[in-house]
Amino acid sequence: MPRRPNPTTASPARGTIRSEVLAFVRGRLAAGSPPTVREVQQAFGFKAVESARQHLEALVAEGRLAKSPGRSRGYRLPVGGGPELNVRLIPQLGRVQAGGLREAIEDPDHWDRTGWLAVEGPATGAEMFALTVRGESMTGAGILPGDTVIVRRQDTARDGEIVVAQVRDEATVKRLRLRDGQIVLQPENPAFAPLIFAPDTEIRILGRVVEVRRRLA
Amino acid sequence: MPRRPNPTTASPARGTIRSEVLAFVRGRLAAGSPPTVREVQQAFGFKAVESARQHLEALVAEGRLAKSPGRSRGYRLPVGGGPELNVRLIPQLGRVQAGGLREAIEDPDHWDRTGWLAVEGPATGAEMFALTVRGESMTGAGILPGDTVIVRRQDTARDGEIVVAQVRDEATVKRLRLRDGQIVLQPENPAFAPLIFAPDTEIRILGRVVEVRRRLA
DNA sequence: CAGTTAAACAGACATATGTCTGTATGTCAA
DNA sequence: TTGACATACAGACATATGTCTGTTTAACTG
Repeated sequence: MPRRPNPTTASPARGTIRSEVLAFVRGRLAAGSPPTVREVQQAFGFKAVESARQHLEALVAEGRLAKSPGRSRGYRLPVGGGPELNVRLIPQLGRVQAGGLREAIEDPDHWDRTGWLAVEGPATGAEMFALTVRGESMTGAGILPGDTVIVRRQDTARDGEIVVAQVRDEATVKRLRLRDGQIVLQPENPAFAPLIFAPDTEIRILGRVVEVRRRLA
Repeated sequence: MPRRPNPTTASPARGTIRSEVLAFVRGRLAAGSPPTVREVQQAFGFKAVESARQHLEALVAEGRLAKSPGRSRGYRLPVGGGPELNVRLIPQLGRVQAGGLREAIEDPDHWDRTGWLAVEGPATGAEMFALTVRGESMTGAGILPGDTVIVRRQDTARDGEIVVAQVRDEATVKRLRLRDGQIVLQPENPAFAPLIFAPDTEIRILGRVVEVRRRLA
């Protein structure tokens, strides 16, 4: 049968079965279901489990795959030196009316009806949610209408950070400025005026913007 | 010890441990490594495997989870009614030198050294990759230096779309304009001048920008 | 030719993991 | 109280899955 024995001159085996195995594993990982060794075996028609495992182990040895030994479906993408890939799903509250935003944020029971967004971030248990931006008040900071902002839930923020704040019954995204005991919500667009508040008035910080996303498709 | 017996009036169990289990599974799925029953057990401190399994099976019965019986790490997101989620991992080529970008894009074997980014998108097999933006030439379109653009690999694009193009040995992000048989790469910043090319010259389109991301943390 | 090597194979084994059975505990309703 | 129910626990079992050992085949080298 078609054995594929020693090419000997074998360079790092590009464009060969081995790379196809890598591509297969990549596809399965992207689809969210890491393959078992036997699934690789079947996909390539190997008659022995070990044949698939040899390719997988070789890919690990070459650094083109990573794995957790012993664990089932343990093959992963190699982490590029950086921190581990840590993806979380957060609720997308973008279409909640402003008045209900606070309840939506604080009541996880509302989340099931929303969309979900995959974000990468620290493993910390920080609550996060996503909102859709309305208006052009932050275009100067590269935040356009329709953009999605990913917000880390917190009650306070530091000067200069971009925050989501609740002003009376409305939620708004602005840059926070703390001056002379005053709270200023500063737009990043000369056509808009800053909103100035005294502490403990009808303003409340709902979270800090940690990421901005815009889909162009 | 703290048992959590029958609330009886139990509505679909929102805001309870069960929802937290669902959130945990969601996170693991988004991270690309579906959990085992025993991993759920450990995560919640259950002393019996069966406790975790009961929650998981209940979630399946409620339609909030799906699963492949018997298969290891077989719990999935429900395909139909529930919140659909289609997360893929794409290579982050942001730090590839411009000259090597084309090779990096076209040779999957170069991807190993990069990081990976989770993006949501159609299940179509469209190749995608991510780049880090340099320079301020697109600030008018809300694309700032340091932003990450997610690119769909394609050789052509339509007038008005934002593309990644290779000009001589450099990769650049610009808005594409097709005028009078000419190819124009138009910056979105008055301080920069458009680049105008004749067709089939030293310009080549590498892909179309479908998403922009910016981390503020 | 003999020796080396990479790939594939066959079979067994060890562990990981899903699943089942039975029991105990606390809350609610009759 | 009693029964029903949901939850948690303990232990066992069956299967899925990773891993190991040894053998075979084909290509290359000397």
